[in-house]
Amino acid sequence: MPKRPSAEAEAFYIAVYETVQRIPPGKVTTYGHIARLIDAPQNSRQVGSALKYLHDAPQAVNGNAADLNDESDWQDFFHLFNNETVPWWRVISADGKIAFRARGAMDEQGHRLQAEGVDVRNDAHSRPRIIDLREHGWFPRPEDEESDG
DNA sequence: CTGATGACCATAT
DNA sequence: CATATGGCCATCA
Repeated sequence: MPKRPSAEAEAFYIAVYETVQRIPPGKVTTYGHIARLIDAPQNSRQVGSALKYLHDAPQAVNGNAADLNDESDWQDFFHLFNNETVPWWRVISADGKIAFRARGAMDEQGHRLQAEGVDVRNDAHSRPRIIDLREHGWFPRPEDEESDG
C-alpha cells in the first residue's frame, strides 16, 4: 500500500492523470509534454513518479477495500485513477523510447501499445510520432477553459 | 538536515 | 547512434 502523498503532491498527481487520460488510443506523447501542459515544465521527472505511483496502487481496491478503514477518500483516489483508467502506457521518453525499465514493465507497455497499433521497438528504426495535445484540441478540457473575453 | 535516487530532458562528444 | 554530463525537483533513507 503506497503512502499517501501530501495534498500538494496529490493535486499534481491528479493533474497528471487527468491530462494523460486525454491521450487518445493509438497516440503517444512524452513526460515533458505532460509536465508543460499542467504548467510544471520543470517537473517531467515527477510526471514519471506519478505514473509509477499507479503501478504501486492496490489493484483490488475496487473489490476489497478492507485495508482502507477510515480513509475513504484514499479509496476513491485509486478507484478513479489506476492502471486501467489512466493510459500510462501512452507516455514515453522524449527520444521515442520506453522509459519504464522495471522488470517486465517494458514488455507490458510495449504490448499495450502494440495492441493499439503503435510500434515501439525502443530503437531508432521506427520512432513513434509524438503528439501535442494542444495542437489537436485535446487540451485543455473545453469544460475547464476560462472565457474572460 | 544531508545525501542518494528516479518511468526525464537537452546538450555535448 | 550511444554514452556521458549537468540540471531539475519531489521523495526517501
